[in-house]
Amino acid sequence: MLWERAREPHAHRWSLPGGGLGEYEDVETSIRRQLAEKVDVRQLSHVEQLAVFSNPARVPGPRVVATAFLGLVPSHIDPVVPSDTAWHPVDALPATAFDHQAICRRARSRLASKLSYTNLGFALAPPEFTISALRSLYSAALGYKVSATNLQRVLSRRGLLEPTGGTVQPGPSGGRPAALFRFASGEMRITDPFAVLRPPSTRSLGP
Amino acid sequence: MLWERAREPHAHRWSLPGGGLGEYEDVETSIRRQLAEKVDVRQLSHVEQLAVFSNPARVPGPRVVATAFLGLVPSHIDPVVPSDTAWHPVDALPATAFDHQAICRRARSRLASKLSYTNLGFALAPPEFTISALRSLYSAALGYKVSATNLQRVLSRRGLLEPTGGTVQPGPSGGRPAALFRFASGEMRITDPFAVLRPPSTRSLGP
DNA sequence: CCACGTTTTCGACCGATAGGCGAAAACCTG
DNA sequence: CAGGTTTTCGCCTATCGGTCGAAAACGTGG
Repeated sequence: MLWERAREPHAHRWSLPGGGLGEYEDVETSIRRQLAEKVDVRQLSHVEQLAVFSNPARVPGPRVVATAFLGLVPSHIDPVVPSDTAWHPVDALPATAFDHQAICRRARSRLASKLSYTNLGFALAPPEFTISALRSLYSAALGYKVSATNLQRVLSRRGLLEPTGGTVQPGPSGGRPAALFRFASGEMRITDPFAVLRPPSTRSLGP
Repeated sequence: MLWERAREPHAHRWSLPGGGLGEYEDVETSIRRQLAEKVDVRQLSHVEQLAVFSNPARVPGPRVVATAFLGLVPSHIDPVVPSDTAWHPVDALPATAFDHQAICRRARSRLASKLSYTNLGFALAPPEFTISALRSLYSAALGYKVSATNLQRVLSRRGLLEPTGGTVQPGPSGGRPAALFRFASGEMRITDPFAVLRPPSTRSLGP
């Protein structure tokens, strides 16, 4: 989500939302406050620090140090945005101001990584979804096609996916009705990455 | 590596090295400069941003926003440090100033994660090492015992480990001489995390 | 100099996981 | 009802990591 700068420097270029840090807030509170001017913050499903961008020349004039964030909104949310603000596909960004394109690249890379080895998917998905819809989300975020079979199996084995019982009617071209799933309640927080070298034989205990 | 504060606030408590950001440097240049006062920066094998700590109350008095870094030094390096500075085991830190204990916890957690799913091990290891020594390094950094057999196999399969041909003589208690290894040249940079949902069948191409 | 303990190394087996494929299920349209 | 479409599911295979135990290669003490 970018907004078009009206004034110099970099007038008419697209810019990430943000602003100065208030005296009595931390950076996460600040970015949520800044974002509230553009979109309802209650719609944010995930916010995490990305990195500090501090090149002295990243903006003209006096030094500005930026703490960049990755913020996610579920796919079923289509927030109303001000007239100077619009959504853009991350693979086809317009001319951006300052180093905001680099920031977007970092965010995209972070998102792709975390989608692979955490359960962050719940932050992108609507409350209920079909496997096909989830596959589209993952493919778009990762930048390559993922197999629906595999996606369902991997997420199911991790205990993240549970069927709602409902189905959706097929489109006009036919096809089998798709089953609806949701992310398992209690799994709506970020898990640690799946360790490769695990502690010895602390096998998960049965019920 | 901590240094003992001489002055209030938090006099006599142990503190992470650091300092103010200069006008014409970015944060990484700054932390390397600050660190140079404590230890030869050429000994640093890895430096990466950790997170921004910005709680308005994290230090008394005027607001201080800190960009925390994770910095690694190979295990065979034992840098000479100033008299007010000393190394401490991360599992048994002394009383620390401000939020520096939380920063250390974050750094430890980040190190453990990255050791598992990247090739960051090269930043901790000396140029040549035995599997046992590497196992000790990984165990200490991760906080739990890892299997020497597994460690060697995992790293070998990733193509990170190559034998030097040399061996070390066994200690006074005997035992088979241990073979020496090094990290494969060209693998001394951080790889991306190993994706769980990979792009479809881009099988690694043969020679 | 030989039996024994110690440390390292290596092979074998097993379970879990992920990728790939194709058949079957369940729907639409004409 | 035939043919096309989309989803779902089961099977097979490759790889990876955990575990175990045997073998290798050393030192020491009797």
